[in-house]
Amino acid sequence: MSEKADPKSFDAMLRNAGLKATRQRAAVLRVLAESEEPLAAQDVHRLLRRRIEADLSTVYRSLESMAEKGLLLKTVLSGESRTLFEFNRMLHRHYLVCVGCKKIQPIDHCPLEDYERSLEAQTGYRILSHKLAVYGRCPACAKAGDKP
Amino acid sequence: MSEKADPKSFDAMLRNAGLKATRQRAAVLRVLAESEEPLAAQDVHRLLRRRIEADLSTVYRSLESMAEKGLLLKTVLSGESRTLFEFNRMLHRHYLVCVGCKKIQPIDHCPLEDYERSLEAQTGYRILSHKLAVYGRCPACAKAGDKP
DNA sequence: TTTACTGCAAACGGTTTGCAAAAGG
DNA sequence: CCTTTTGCAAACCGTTTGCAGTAAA
Repeated sequence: MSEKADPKSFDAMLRNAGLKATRQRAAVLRVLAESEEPLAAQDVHRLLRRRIEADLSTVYRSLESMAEKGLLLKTVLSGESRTLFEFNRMLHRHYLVCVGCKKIQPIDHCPLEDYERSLEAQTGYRILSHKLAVYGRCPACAKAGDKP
Repeated sequence: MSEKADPKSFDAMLRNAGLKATRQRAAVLRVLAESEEPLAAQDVHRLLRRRIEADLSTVYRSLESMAEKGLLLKTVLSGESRTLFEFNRMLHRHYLVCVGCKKIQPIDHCPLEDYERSLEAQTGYRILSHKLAVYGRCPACAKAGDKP
């Protein structure tokens, strides 16, 4: 859960990305780096308050600029109206989302590399990225048989 | 573009789904049946006005209830803040989205059937569905080299 | 010092809701 | 008739923005 990253490294990451290393931004980045799952702006803001004060609009602006620079990834999932952000660990990952308890679990292997190539050949598009999310019931929710 | 479906069939579909067949709902369903692409509530509303009057809130309510009954599919795509709805043709399809001109193009083959099975085995989840969208530049936008 | 960033408050855009009137079965 | 569904207007909620003040480089 806590990866004990050197506080200074967040500042460095920000500066490398061409952003000023402010207290607020470093804290936002840290919250996301320490989270296993993608978080919404409001979640980040709430978690942030344990460490520092930062306006919600600042959180939004931070998330946006860091996503632009590639430090974060922006995602939208079905059944979640908010935009989620995750720390960009530079591994290409997808998620398995439980429609019962809403748990979000990373999936390691991505089955789409080859597929993208063949799509490029077929369509003439230059493929840049893809989004895949798989929805189901986790073992617990499947057993419980709760409908939601 | 126009599949010339019998107006009565929309009423029948609605009743089969356990919904009252109102003018408004039939018209919404028709607009989506005749569209190649997923549409946002506002698009449906605008297209509707050529045929009948219907309040935007009614369109939202129609879309929601029809999606609940499986007549429509609900989607969210990156770079589009609105929720999109498409007529459920009962074929499993994905889309290729151009990040330049925003064109949305259906993809025929889905490479994920086998993958879902292996995921079930690995995780113990009961997989219900997945969402895949591929993003890239269409040949025209790739050639034009316009950045957006 | 200069420019980027922050806080605050107000605006925004898509979506939802309460309620009385209208329409479907 | 008795429920649903509709129209209208207002509320909602996540997100964005203008602006004056603050802090990073």
